[in-house]
Amino acid sequence: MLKIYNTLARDKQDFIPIEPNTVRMYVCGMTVYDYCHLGHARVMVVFDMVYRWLKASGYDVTYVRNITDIDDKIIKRAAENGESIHALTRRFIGAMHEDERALGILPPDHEPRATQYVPQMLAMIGQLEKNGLAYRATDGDMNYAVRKFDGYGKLSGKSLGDLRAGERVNVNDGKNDPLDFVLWKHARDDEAEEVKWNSPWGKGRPGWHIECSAMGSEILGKHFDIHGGGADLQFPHHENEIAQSEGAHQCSFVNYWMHNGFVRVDEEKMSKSLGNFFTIREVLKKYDAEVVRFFILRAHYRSSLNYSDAHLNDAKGALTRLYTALKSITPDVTTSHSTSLLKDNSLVASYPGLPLSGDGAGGAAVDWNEPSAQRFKTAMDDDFNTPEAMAVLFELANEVNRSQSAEAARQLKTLGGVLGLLQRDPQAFLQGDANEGELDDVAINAQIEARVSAKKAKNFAEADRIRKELLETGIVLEDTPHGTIWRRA
RNA sequence: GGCGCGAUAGCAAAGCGGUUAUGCACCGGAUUGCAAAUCCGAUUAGCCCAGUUCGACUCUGGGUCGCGCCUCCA
Repeated sequence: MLKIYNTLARDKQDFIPIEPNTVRMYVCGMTVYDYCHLGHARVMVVFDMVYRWLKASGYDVTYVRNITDIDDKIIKRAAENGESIHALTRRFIGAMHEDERALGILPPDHEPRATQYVPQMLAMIGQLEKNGLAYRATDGDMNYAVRKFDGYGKLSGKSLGDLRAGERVNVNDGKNDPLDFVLWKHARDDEAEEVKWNSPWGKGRPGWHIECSAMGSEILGKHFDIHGGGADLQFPHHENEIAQSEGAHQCSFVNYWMHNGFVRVDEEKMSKSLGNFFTIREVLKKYDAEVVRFFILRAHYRSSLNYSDAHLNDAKGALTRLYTALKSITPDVTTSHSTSLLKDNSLVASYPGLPLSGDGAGGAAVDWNEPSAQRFKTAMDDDFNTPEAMAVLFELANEVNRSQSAEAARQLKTLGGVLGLLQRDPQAFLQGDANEGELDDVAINAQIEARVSAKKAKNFAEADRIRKELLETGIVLEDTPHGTIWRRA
C-alpha cells in the first residue's frame, strides 16, 4: 500500500483516494518571467516521478500543473524589456517546455494558465465575500480576512499569534490586519491595459494565491487528492489556498499535501534573490539531461539536494554503470521502447528530449511479483523512496554483469523506465555527442583501426600511444572479445 | 523571536531495535599483452551526553551544530 508523507498531518499516511482507482493531483508550477532553474527542475522531475508511479500503480491519474502568467514580477520584467506580458510569458513558456522535454517530463494532463481562469477567480472571490471572508480595502483591493477563517495555519503549523509576533510581516496599507492577503488587486493608472480585467470591484488583476484555488477546483473539483509544490510554498501560498478554497466551498480542499525539498548550492537554498541559481539550460550544456534527472531522483524528494559539479559527476558515473550493464545485453532488450504513455500532444514531439516511455503502465509490463520488482515497489510505496528503488537497479545491474541474464537486463530497463530513466540506446548514452573541438565517430574509428593493426603487429607501444592519445581527448577504449569499443569519459 | 527539518563511512545517500543498503573513490585478487569494463574480496559509519533495553545508528530526553519558513520564491 502506498504511503505518502502528508504535510498536513506531519506524518506518513496510507494513501486512500477519494474515488477508488482515481487520483486527482495539482502541482504549483512556474511563474514564467525567466528561465527555469534547477530548483524548478526538481519540482518537475519529482512530481513527474510521482505521476509515473501512481500510473504504474494502476491509478487513473489526472495531473494538473499550472502556469502563472500574470503577476508583479512578470509585469515588472515585461516593462523592463519593453515587451508585452503576453510576448514575455509566451517566450518563457516555450523555454519551460523545452527544459521539461529535455528532462523527460511527461506533460501534465492539464496545464492551465492564470489568465485563462479570471472568471472562475472572480466567482470565487464573490463567494468569499458572500461568506464574509473577503472585504474591500480602502485602497480598492479585495482582501481575505484571515482571522475569520478558523483553520488558518493548519498546514504550516503556524498560529496567528506567532505570525503576529514576527516582526517581518509587512504592514500594508488598506489591510484590516497585516496577515490578510490580496485576492484582487485594483488597477493602477500606470499599468498596461493587458493586465486589467473587469470585476465587480472595479478593474484589476488577481492576487497570486487565488489562481491555484480557482483552477484546482475548476479542473479537479472542490475536493481532490494530492496537492504538491516546493517546500517554500507551504506558507503562505498553500495555507492561503486552503483558506480560499475551504472558505468559499465550505468543504475539505485537499487530502494529501506534498512538498519537495530545496536544491542548495554550498549549503544554501538556490534562489533568485540570492543569485546562486543555475538555469536548467546552463546545466544541460555541461551535463546530460538524464544525468540531471538521475541526480535529482537519487535523493529522497523531501531531502535537500546539494548541487555541485562533483555530485553531478558522481551521478554520471553511477548512471554509466547502469547503461554499461544494459549495453552488454542483446539489442532488442535495450533499444525497444514505446510511447504509449504519451498523450496526444503534438507540441511535445517537436522538442528533443529523453524518451518518455516505459513507466510500467504502458511500456514493457512489469511483473510485480518478481523479487526485485517487489523490492522496488516496496521502496516506491514508502513515500516514493527513489534512493532505495535505485539500489534495486544497481543490484540488477550486478546480476546482468555476472550472469549476462537478458531477463535481468529487461527488468533493469523496465524498472528504470518507471523512473523515466534508462530508455535510451546504451551506446548513444555512453558515447554521447561530440562537442565542439572533439573527435567525431569517424575519426575515432580510424584511430581504433590503426590501433588494431598495431596490436596485430604486436606493436604494443604504438597501440598504447593511440589509446593514450584518445584518452586525452576524453575517449576511453575497451578491448572486448568482440572487438574494441569506445565511450566518452 | 516563533515554527519546522536535518546530522550515517573519503564523498553522496537509504533501510533497519540484533543479520552486506546502494553508487562513486580507495586497497587486494581474478581477467587483460598492458589497460578499460566486469567479477570476487577487504577497509572505512552513524554529532555529543544521558535514559529505556539482553541488545540502539535505529526508541526517549537534553545539548551542539547546520538548514528552512515566518517577505516574492519551486
